[in-house]
Amino acid sequence: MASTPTSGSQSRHSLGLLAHLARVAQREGESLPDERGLRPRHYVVLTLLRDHGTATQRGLAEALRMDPTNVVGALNDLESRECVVRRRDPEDRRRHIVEVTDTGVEALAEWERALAEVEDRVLGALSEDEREQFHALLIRAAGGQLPPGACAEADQAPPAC
Amino acid sequence: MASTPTSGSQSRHSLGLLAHLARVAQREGESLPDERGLRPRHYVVLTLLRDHGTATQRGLAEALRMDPTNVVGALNDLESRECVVRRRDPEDRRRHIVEVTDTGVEALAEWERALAEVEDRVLGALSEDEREQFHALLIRAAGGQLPPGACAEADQAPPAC
DNA sequence: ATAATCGTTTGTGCTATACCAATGATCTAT
DNA sequence: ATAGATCATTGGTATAGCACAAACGATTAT
Repeated sequence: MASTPTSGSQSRHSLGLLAHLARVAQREGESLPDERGLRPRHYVVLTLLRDHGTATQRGLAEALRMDPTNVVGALNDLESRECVVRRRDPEDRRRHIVEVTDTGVEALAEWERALAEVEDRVLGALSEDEREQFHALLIRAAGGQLPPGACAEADQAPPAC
Repeated sequence: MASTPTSGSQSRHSLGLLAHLARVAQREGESLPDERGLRPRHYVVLTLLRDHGTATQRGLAEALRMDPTNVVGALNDLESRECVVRRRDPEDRRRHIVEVTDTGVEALAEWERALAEVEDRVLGALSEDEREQFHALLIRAAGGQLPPGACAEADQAPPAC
């Protein structure tokens, strides 16, 4: 084979595993019914908004690595269901400040409740402790990915934020 | 809110973060040129084959959560580039046993080399130790997802396999 | 006044993928 | 031996998610 004898950093190729696991989760959870007609991408927006507070749409697009035009669409869907509101930014009236509503928070909570079962299946091989670690690492890793002041999943105010 | 105030398990919603991180990685790495004309999905197949040894196509489809017909296509691409070989299973001549070739291993190694830079960006917020932990957890989690006897990323012979 | 920016709409196209149907080879069971 | 199931394969269809481009109104900055 290609040698690589030692043990530590030679095969730390996590990205493939990460993608695979995400894929498993997606397929596992795509059967989740949602009476609201919202799709996963809507919930990632909601998650960011809930955990970060507010954001401009441009900020959302950057943080979520989504195309700005698609953010608009997602927000339209969310707004028509009263899950978010758009206000004009008084400091720059071109901007919209997006905020999650109570309805949105509740919708997200429901979604997460349903997702918990999927998570049990996907991360079933992990012990309770390991899941805790895993979650903490995810937060740290993802935190490094949010360019502006955004901080997803900032439930317990991670230090970095 | 949904109460559950303590600290640990109330917000252990890892799936959203997982998906987000995978998305970031994908977008970050989609610019990776590949002179072989192989796409990420080809490499996940190669990865499984290298780390598990061999597999039937049906096994691959299950393990990778891919539709069997699409597996055929990926294998055709890989075989035409001499990255894998298909042999008939002597025990059941309907089956094909797929095996990665030296060329395939090398192609995968190249790909992983290129991917390492992306990984540095995506997991940049994690320390060396944390990345190690993260990788170990991913292996365990993903290992629980491989139904047959398949065991992806079995570098240091994880106990479960 | 001019140019740049933000959000928005519309449309276009690509990629990945699931899905269905049909076929030949092979295995299993009766 | 016959019948039915299974595996890999091929071909075709359909859909979802996205990126991307072009144009517009409103607003800000120069």
